[in-house]
Amino acid sequence: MKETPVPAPNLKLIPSGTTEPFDPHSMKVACSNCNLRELCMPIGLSPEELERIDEVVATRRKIKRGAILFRNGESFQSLFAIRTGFFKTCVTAEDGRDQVTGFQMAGEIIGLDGIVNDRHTCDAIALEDAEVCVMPFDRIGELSREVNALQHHVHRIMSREIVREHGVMLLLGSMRAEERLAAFLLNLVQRLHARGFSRSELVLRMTREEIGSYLGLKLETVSRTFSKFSEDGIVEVRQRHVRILDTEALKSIVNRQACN
Amino acid sequence: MKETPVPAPNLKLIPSGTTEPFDPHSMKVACSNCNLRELCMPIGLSPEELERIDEVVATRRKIKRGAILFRNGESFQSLFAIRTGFFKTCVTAEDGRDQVTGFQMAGEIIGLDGIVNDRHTCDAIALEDAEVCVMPFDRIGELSREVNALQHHVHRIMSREIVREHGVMLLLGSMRAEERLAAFLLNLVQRLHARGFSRSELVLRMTREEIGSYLGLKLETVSRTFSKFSEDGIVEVRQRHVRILDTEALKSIVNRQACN
DNA sequence: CGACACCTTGAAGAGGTTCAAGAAATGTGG
DNA sequence: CCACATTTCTTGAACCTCTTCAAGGTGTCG
Repeated sequence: MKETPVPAPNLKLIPSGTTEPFDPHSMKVACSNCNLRELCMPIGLSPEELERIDEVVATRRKIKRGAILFRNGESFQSLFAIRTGFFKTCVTAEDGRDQVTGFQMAGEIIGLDGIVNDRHTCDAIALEDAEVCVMPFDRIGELSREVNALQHHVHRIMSREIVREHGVMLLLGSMRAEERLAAFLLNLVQRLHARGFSRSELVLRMTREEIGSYLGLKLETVSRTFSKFSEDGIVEVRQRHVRILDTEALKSIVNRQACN
Repeated sequence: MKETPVPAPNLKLIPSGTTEPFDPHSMKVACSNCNLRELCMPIGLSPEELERIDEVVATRRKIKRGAILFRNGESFQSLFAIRTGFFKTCVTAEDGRDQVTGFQMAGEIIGLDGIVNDRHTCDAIALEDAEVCVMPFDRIGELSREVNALQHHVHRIMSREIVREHGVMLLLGSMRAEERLAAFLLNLVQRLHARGFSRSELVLRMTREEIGSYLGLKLETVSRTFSKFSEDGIVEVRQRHVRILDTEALKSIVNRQACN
């Protein structure tokens, strides 16, 4: 039941580098030789541009499981590219209500919420030991004035996040519990697959409660829905280990004709 | 029961210009003399920068009530700054499910969803006769390489949209019907007030069904909740005319201690 | 190994949906 | 400008999904 990385067709490199031994002092912080570059950075850069891009990443930072990368109210300085590990972001209302707004994995960028008011408006918490590349935002600004591809890339990343959130709004606004969980699993496994992992097996890094928060459900409902899927032979669930047995069934649950 | 524009404290100019007579041919398309500039454009620009900014807006475009500004799948060329009128944006799932992702009014920018894949991923529909400024995105790119304030402004606009959507996710994920509608009304009236309208009276430009779609509720629930608020003396509702009688009550409904 | 966090399952209950019917407003064409 | 068709809104009643509360089981970490 191990989550076995397999090469993904669309990525030459897989995150096997995460297991390489390293010493933080000798570590060359550079995008140009990072195997996640194709996820974080624009593609098709010229050698000179690539060299400039290396300037964006100031440092790397390690975050222990459960630790906070940034929190609501903190001043915004940098975006973070996830190198290894897994995060959740969540917003908190005045009354203490909490909402997980996303789960992020290697190659994804977090911190975009902080740009508008120079303060973060959500918390980012590591769900497993993680490492991020710290990219000072003013440096990104300077450089993207000179490297067009970077400018466009930044725009694309922000736009992608907006579109992703549209999808979550659709999910929260119009789907039932089973549809939500099915969509969630398909999305997770698809992103993992793009990183070289199995397209049918995954290990959830978050609790039922966190899944529930993200999906607008209570943890009991999440648990029950997992059990339902399991009874129906669609997935095999052992705690956080999930094996998808029938991807098509999940897809048809998501696309089930809704009464809008 | 007319919606009477009154000067807002934080804006020197109000959208009274929208009633000025004009001829599309003689119309000077320029941000520098637009009274909505403080909403769309960065503040504190130098005169030269201001002049450059005028280059962003290529043309204006009028959209009749019910007409489509752009639709899902269409190729993306430009962002649009709303000059007058009111829009909704909505995404559609494969199965035909529909979700209103936002309502936009004067001074707000739409089309950001199109950047990531050079295609729009949602529909933008005018809910009343409208006029927009067409801002070709590549021109924005060029110019923002030269005018730092514009670059930062574009980043801020996108970040603001991300943060707004976080708020919607919180609403959809954790609020009950009454809380959602209360939050919706407060948000609308606050934005209208920032544009010089009353802080207690508003005219809804959308149907109950569209409100429901946005809030993840059925139109009947929206209607019933309006009735409830009305019975409780919190608002006065006559069709699409809403008068808020007790803003504090609405606020306390939104911030009611939630069981998470 | 024991404490704690996390997960599962049942039963009862609440909130929102669905279906249905009618009323009010809006738009259209003669 | 009025009559009619259409859209939009309101309200009631039954139903269903998800939540709440509760209890016990499982896994994990120091």
